[in-house]
Amino acid sequence: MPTARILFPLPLPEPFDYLIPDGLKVESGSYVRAPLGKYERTGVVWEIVETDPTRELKAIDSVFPTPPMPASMRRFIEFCARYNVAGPGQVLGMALRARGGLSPSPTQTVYAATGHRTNRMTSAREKVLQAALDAGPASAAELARLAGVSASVVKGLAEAGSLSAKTLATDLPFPNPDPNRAGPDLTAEQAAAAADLRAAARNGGYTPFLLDGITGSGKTEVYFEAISETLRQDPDAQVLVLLPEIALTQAVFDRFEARFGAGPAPWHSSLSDQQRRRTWREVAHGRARIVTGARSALFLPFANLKLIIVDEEHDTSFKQEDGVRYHARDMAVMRAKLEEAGVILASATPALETVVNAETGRYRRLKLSARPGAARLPDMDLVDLRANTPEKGNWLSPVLSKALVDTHAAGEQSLLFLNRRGYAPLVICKACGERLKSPGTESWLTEHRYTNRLVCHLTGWSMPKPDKCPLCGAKDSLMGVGPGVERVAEEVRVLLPEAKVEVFSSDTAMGGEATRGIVERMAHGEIDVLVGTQIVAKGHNFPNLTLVGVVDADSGLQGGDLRAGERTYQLLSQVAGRAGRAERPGRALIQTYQPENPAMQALAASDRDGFLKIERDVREELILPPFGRMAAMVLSAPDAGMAKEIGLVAGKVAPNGDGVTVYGPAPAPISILRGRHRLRFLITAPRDIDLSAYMAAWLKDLKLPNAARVAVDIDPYSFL
DNA sequence: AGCACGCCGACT
DNA sequence: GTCGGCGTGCTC
Repeated sequence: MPTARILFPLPLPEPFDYLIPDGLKVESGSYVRAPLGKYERTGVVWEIVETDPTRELKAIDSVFPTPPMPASMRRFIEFCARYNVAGPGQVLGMALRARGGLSPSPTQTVYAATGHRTNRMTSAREKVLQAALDAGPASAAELARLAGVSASVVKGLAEAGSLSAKTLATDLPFPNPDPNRAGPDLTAEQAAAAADLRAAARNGGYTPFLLDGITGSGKTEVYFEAISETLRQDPDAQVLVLLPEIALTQAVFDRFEARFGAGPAPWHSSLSDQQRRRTWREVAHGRARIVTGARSALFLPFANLKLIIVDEEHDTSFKQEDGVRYHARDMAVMRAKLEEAGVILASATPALETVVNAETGRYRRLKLSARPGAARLPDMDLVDLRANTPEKGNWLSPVLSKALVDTHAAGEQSLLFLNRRGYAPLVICKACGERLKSPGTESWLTEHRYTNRLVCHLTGWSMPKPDKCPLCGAKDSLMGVGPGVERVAEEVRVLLPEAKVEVFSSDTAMGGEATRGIVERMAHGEIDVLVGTQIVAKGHNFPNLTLVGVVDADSGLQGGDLRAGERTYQLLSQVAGRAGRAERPGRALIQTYQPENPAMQALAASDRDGFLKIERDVREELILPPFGRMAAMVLSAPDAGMAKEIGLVAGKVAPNGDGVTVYGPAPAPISILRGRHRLRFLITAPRDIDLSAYMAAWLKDLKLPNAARVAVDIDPYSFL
């Protein structure tokens, strides 16, 4: 008897078996409703198998009018679950996160004037008819609001024949992109790369590329060629472009619209429920041809996915750090493989993992080494802060200060980069020495002067700045220590009193609107000096910007993180790349206390490959990723005693694995977070060991009290 | 995830 | 004597 095995988006270990009632068209991949326990739930038919007819099974209730989830997607979900040590149902949950996308679009009744005038006109009816003529077809509620009357007047006019009612879907399809529009003229180098990508799109199948192009070399235009060729090859082909969440701006949308005559279908965390279900439905039906999205867009159920692009592939925001922990770039490559689709990883500063994959031939590498037009890379100079110390209480060295003054005098713009929000990253009491911490954590409070509040950057908790020390009660004794962007801006205002100085951080740029405001004012020369956090590192183009100052290049190197040097290199070279994008030559000054550090040396020499080689050798020597495997297990408990205990228990049940080394338990670097006490194990193994299977086995043997929590992270990025 | 069943403390 | 705490186990 054919039986449907249904996977539910729940933490269940496996799919459950159900009867297929007569007359219901159920196939592998069908989205269905089926009874489970007390409730009816939505699940996906994972496969159809023959089972023993004597078994008592419940029956599927109904099937959604959505094309079945392709087998490639189901295999991808299974892979993702196994690799990242999660339940398949949990991963399926990520694919079903749009409520309403499975059902047809809701409809709305709109009314339009017919031109027929009933002889029973009243003043209320006149106003509604006028509103219908002015506003065009609109809902009854909307017409009533415009006319200042109740909706029953609209209904009455419809019955009298003066208004016609029409039922429309509220979720409209996305406009179709046109792959045959001409792109911009490409340089010889760009054209050669585009030709390779187009050839791969014509041949079809899994072909991974690394598009390795320096800042400003036109990577986007080149991968647009791959998109248009893919869409041309197959009238049903779909393309997914993954971007860091922060890069999903109106500007990006406009760029796609300009190139393809239609904007892409968007997918990111700040969509409304309506937008979300619209994109989900259109993707599942194969009607959305180009999707731009943040990492979670990788779990959309494409009907016919033919190309995935991961732009800024080195960006750490592709690593999901809670719930199911996964790396969207790595998973994207696997998804492309299972879909037999193309995949392009694009970056100016590719991750070491990606570079090694290119060197070993797993990816084809396309290089773009020139900036079109006259633009050239800025000169980079290290400023040794030991020899060039800022005045007491200041953060800008004399060299950088002079450069700021000169640049302003020349009528050009400057950008100062400091990856610290607020005014000061630490607040201490001059009287008792107390360091103010966020309640229930070990993390310091940051002073914000604009809002006059103390803020915890980890939990978001904040309070108005008190006028006396909460510990000893001394009045006016609280003092901000260390630099934040607000304080550096203050220093610039003293240095250049008549210059227009602005701060650009996630605090001053809440939401896309304010961000665009700052970016536009900077582009139009209404700002002389912009002081910003890493938000400034991303893709903005300011033609009159000629000086970039990095206030504290060393801050990213602390913390003993495996990728600290690499991340610092990527971030600083991106920031420095903001200077001199138009005809004017740019200059970058990088303040550091450790100019001899390889990351700094390579940066100054613009020697990215040299830097990567040093990093690579270190990792190879220590058998760290990508030459070895790494995982983390983070345990947490409500109190220190239980944390200690579960650490011991977990250590005891760790399986013996050939070549697997378990370090810990150690207190997690942020050992108390949101009132929970945290411990961490780090696990390393050679490449040929299945570390996922090892972690799954460990987890199975681990019995913890209810209040304790455990999370496994394969290839951890954040060491917090 | 949700829910039921089940076994021990303070209450009308 | 009951109401309710959350530990354990089940859902095809």
